[in-house]
Amino acid sequence: MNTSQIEKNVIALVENFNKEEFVFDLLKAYGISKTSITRLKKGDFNLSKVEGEILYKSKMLFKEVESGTLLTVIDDLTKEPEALKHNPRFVIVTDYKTLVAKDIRTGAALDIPILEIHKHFSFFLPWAGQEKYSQKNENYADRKASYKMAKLYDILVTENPNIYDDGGHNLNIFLSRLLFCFFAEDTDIFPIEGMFTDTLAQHTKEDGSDVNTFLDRLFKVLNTKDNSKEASHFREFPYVNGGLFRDTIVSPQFTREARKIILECGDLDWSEINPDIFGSMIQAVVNPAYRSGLGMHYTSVPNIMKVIEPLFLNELYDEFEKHKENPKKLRQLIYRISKLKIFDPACGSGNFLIIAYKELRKLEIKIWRQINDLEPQYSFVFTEVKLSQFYGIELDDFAHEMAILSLWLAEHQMNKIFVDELFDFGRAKPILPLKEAGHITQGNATRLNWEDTCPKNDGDEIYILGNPPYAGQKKQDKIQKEDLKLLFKGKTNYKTLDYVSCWFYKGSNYLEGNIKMGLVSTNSICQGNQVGLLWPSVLKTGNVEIFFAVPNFKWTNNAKGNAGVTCSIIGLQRTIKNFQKLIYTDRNVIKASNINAYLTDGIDIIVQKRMTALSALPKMVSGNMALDDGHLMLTEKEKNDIVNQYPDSEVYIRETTGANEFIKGLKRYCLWIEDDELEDALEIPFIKNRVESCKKFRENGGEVARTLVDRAHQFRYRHQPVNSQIIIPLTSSERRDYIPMGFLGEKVVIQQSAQVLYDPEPFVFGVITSRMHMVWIDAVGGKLETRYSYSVGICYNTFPFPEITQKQKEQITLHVFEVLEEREKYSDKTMAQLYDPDKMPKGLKEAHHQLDLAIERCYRLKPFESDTERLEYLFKEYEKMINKDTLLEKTKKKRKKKA
DNA sequence: AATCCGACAGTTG
DNA sequence: CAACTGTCGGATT
Repeated sequence: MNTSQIEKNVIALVENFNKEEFVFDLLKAYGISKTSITRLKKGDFNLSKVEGEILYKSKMLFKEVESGTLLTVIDDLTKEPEALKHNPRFVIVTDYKTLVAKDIRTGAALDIPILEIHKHFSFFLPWAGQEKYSQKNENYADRKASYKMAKLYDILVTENPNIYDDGGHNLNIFLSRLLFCFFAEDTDIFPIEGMFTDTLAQHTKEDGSDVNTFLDRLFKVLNTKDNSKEASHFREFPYVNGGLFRDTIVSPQFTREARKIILECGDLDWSEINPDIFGSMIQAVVNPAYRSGLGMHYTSVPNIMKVIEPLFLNELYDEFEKHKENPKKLRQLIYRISKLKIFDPACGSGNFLIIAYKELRKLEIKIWRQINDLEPQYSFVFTEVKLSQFYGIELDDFAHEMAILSLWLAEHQMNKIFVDELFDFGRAKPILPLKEAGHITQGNATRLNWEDTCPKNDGDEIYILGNPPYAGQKKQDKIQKEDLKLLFKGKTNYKTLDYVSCWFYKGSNYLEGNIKMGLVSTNSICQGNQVGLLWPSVLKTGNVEIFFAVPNFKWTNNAKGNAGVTCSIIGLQRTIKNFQKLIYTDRNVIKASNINAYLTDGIDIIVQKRMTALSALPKMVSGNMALDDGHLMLTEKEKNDIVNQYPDSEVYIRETTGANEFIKGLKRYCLWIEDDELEDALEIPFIKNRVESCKKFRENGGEVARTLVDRAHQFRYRHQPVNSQIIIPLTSSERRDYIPMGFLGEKVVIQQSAQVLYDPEPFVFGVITSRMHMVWIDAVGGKLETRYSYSVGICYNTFPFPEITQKQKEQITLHVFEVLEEREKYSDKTMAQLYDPDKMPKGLKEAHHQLDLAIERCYRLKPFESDTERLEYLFKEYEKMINKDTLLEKTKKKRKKKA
């Protein structure tokens, strides 16, 4: 049952409030089945022996009380050991005016008028299997354990200088085994609680010198079926298997301090460890260098659900709802689930696999409970979901060990829940010896054959998911560049692709009818330049389609600085005719007939970057790039000071404007020296210093910078207009209806953070400031996260604009001047203020509107009614013009050949 | 010779 | 510290 349905149910409960039925209606609202509620009413499900109390295993303890006693009663009830044995998630008391409730697991409390319960319905969502994840409080155990382990790790590394000689593999396995032992002794995997830590404490010397031999011995014991000949303190340890203790490793040397820390680790309560995120925490603490590399990041559970739900979970739940009354179909659904394969080709420490595993087991529990309601089970039932259905590839060896381990922990925890929830017929087989493990391969997923890890047999239902690493072209290391080359060899311009593209391309080749993929990515592969480079290879001229998308959401991590990234989730499948595609936004779900590579509902179109303008428009170029580390730049104060001190310097100083200065109305200046002026200019000490600093910076800079050492008094590129110029900011806020652009005098040096039209006809300003152009930029342009990121090649050169008459140009020019005049009326205001969508002056808005209409009349006489309509029209025009253009190119080439 | 990008980066309130 | 919004150098074409 989904959240909105539950909310509706609770609202209905309030509207038809019935005192006698209240608590049963409430449970029903969260999807507890009718039969369970009947049995609860009859009494055989009610575990309480106290009159007037209802105790429903793992769900709740409910009591009706007299007014004024609510808080004291709930205090007593939450401490009632008899009741707590049955793990009620909530304790609820009410006098049917006020309702007080407590969440036993999180400690959260609720105290509300009972008729307002619908406003707080989310409080009881754990009944429907929906946990609220508040990272700060709930990860306490994980964080504590992680920090302790980091301490142990640090000391072991210091005391064992040769520990990395094998690349660290030995150490990784060692740590993984220790974690298993800590967890096993605190849960009932090991027969005696605390036996690992206790035995270690009793049978090793305090100076730590024999801890390693003790552990070597113990690991051997854990890998041996028959331990009857072992020393008595080892004999109680069980046979673990599962490959965890199979290979012989050499435990590192311990010191007194290291022994102390390992014992402290053991004393922590490891039973509360949450395998969802524990792996990545341990990983990050153990190796901080990896925090932002190689696809290993803190990933939060809600974000993982954003992938899992649309990819397969929603569909499985739909099936469940559809066949709720048909036990045979429900058994078939369990069979289907037992055959699924889940494959994360960049699995890190296994977060996605673990969440997917847990979700499938939760669903299985719900199905079994429903089957039992329809046909009571008289024999015991075991889970059908196996760890061997889970596949992963991970480059980092430690992460890959953690993934395997975390899956075992998740299995153990879910077994417990399975037995708890299905207490009258659900059973779990003993976890030891470990039988199944996830198929996690250590290696480079961009180079490995995925079928070697996750073989696909005929008809296999496989879901590929995950969050592969992102790296823009400048962040890629040598190996990653080589990875891209190996995959995209023969394709053009692949070097500018983000590293994450490898997974999309490789995954698209792996897809079959029953194989689907949902990956998280940086949103930039669906914007601007990269769209044209990647998506034709992935979509394979219509054989593959995007069947769901979650565009543009922030994925923050807990690393220092809290640097985030804007992501999109993209679901791919082999094209299925008339498939209902879904776009998930913050607010709603859009039913789309098609999702294009820009992740919008619309026709499949990919706009390729162009070097020349498609329409009859003048050449636009980048602004002047300094590449000076700021040494050729001056603030207003610096400029005034130097001009006061050296009046001669004024001729070498120009006003300079980038996007920031233009939009926010800031003043900035730069040194602008012609070669033949250099000698005189260097007479001024201030200028000499600046030029020398710039030279030094360029000498130490990259390849490009070093070519500019000999002309350190100048910008890397220098362009100047004769009479006037239009500035078009490169990056600007997406909140604005129009990117602020404007005319500047011929002396102003426009920075590289803006583009320029030098000496333009004024009507061009009208074209690029129009609504039509803004719609185009928004749809096909690059972005910085979600900001507009204007570019000549993608936004301007591709823009379809019809050929117009001189008269039309004059018309447009009049409207251009009106816009400029309106701006003049508010000359005290900055562009940022004028173009703030909430504060834009009415006159300016109207002038823009009239300009928009004039531009739109160039396309057609009938006015456009919406941006969607504008865009559709533009796409059609674009296709027409591109076809014409390519035809023209072809004939040109032919003629050349003939000649 | 000219970009187009950023598991971002700097400012504000 | 969350919300807001645009720099600057360079690998690539």
